[in-house]
Amino acid sequence: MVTTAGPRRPSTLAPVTGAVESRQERKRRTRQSLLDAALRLLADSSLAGLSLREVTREAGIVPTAFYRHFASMDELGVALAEESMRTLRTMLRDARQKPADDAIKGSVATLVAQVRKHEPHFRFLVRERYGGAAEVRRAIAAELRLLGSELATDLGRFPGMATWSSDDLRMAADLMVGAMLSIVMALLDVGDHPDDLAQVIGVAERQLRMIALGMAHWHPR
Amino acid sequence: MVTTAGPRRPSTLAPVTGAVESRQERKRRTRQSLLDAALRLLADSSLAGLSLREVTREAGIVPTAFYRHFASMDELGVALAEESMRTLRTMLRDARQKPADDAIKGSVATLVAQVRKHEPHFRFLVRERYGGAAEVRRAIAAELRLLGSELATDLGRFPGMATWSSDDLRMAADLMVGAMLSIVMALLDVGDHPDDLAQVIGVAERQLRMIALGMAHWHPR
DNA sequence: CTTTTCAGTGTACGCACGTTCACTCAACAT
DNA sequence: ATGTTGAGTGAACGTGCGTACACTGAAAAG
Repeated sequence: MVTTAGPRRPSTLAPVTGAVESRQERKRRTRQSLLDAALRLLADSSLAGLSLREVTREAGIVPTAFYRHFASMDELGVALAEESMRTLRTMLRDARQKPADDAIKGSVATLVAQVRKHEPHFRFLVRERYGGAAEVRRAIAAELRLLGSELATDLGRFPGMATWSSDDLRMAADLMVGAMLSIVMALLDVGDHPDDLAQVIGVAERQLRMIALGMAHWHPR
Repeated sequence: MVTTAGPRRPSTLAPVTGAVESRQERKRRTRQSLLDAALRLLADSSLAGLSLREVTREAGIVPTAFYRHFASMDELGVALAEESMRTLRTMLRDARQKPADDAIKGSVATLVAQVRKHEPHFRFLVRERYGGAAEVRRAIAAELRLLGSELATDLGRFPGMATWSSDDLRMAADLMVGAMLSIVMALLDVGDHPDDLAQVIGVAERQLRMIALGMAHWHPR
């Protein structure tokens, strides 16, 4: 018994400060607690295997209140996809601004750090990218395409690649995004043993280096 | 009303020939019809969103008979994973024995043909590789690792790569497998418009070519 | 000070699910 | 011939689900 039959104040956990909350602020917080609850539960199963009731139970509200925030679980899935992609994009933006001593080693290191830090988000993205409902997949695919565009633009600024066609830039960017996602998957699968992690990192670095080598010798058309 | 209250002969569709069937042959056929039914239904949803009753309904048997073949849906999922990987491995084996005029163009062409031919199998693999239950994921991952090993061995036979470390061979093979799977995903997502398909094929060929270029200039350690 | 709004509550429903159990009856072993 | 085996049947169960509905009471609007 955690909540002692908490009477009329809505049962969502009280705000950190004891101060009163505006109505929309409270709503936003409850919505977020639904997203957080879902993300927590998604460590164990996929969105398809998650019930509305489970999520509301975990979030600490009654099932019917769910509809005040989302029309369906799929809609919650789309919201989660957007939240997760925001995480991913922020990460890439930060990585881009960093000085690049060894760009590849650095990129992999940031990737590893971010995956560890936002593991549930990445797990969700990887799980639902192809396994999820149509709308969720579409939301993720759209964001991923956007991400490819950004990277392509970036690549075009590199000295040797200024003359590349936008088509080729796009192709190379997609190849790198794909490789990055493969690495993310491997990172999520890796066990607790630190040797495994080092192994995955080493392979990732060499794979990216191989792609970079291919790019360096590419004859753009 | 399709079956007119079919009396005592078990309701699974009669064998093509009217000949009598041995008991184990009939069991094998029913088991296969369960797998086929599941694969058919999996076009619309993931394994997690599929119920035991749905599958038996589609297969034309009663729910409880399911247990004569699998202990759970997850077990059926593992069987499906094995079946699908058999398809994939057969494909790669065939591709390997073909003469290679333009190896990359040829590989992509076979890939496209096979994906079209066995679309449900590939869709299942891609969907469940990360979205599925732990056991299913493990089954797929194990088969994929095996596939990487085979490819690594193959690569080692290429003239320029004889001196590569087995580690590097493995790394390169995994990179190619990953790229191949990305291409499969793209092929499954592609719409009916033939231009889209041509676009995907073009990108795939150039991506593989870029990786090959990287391999050609690799300095093995 | 009233009235309105609306996030969250509680009950109640019908439904599909997984699983149990006792059964039938053709194929197989003896 | 006779007995055993086991794939498929059919009825029944408990459970958790999504959703409808009428509600409450604090915040917002008047």
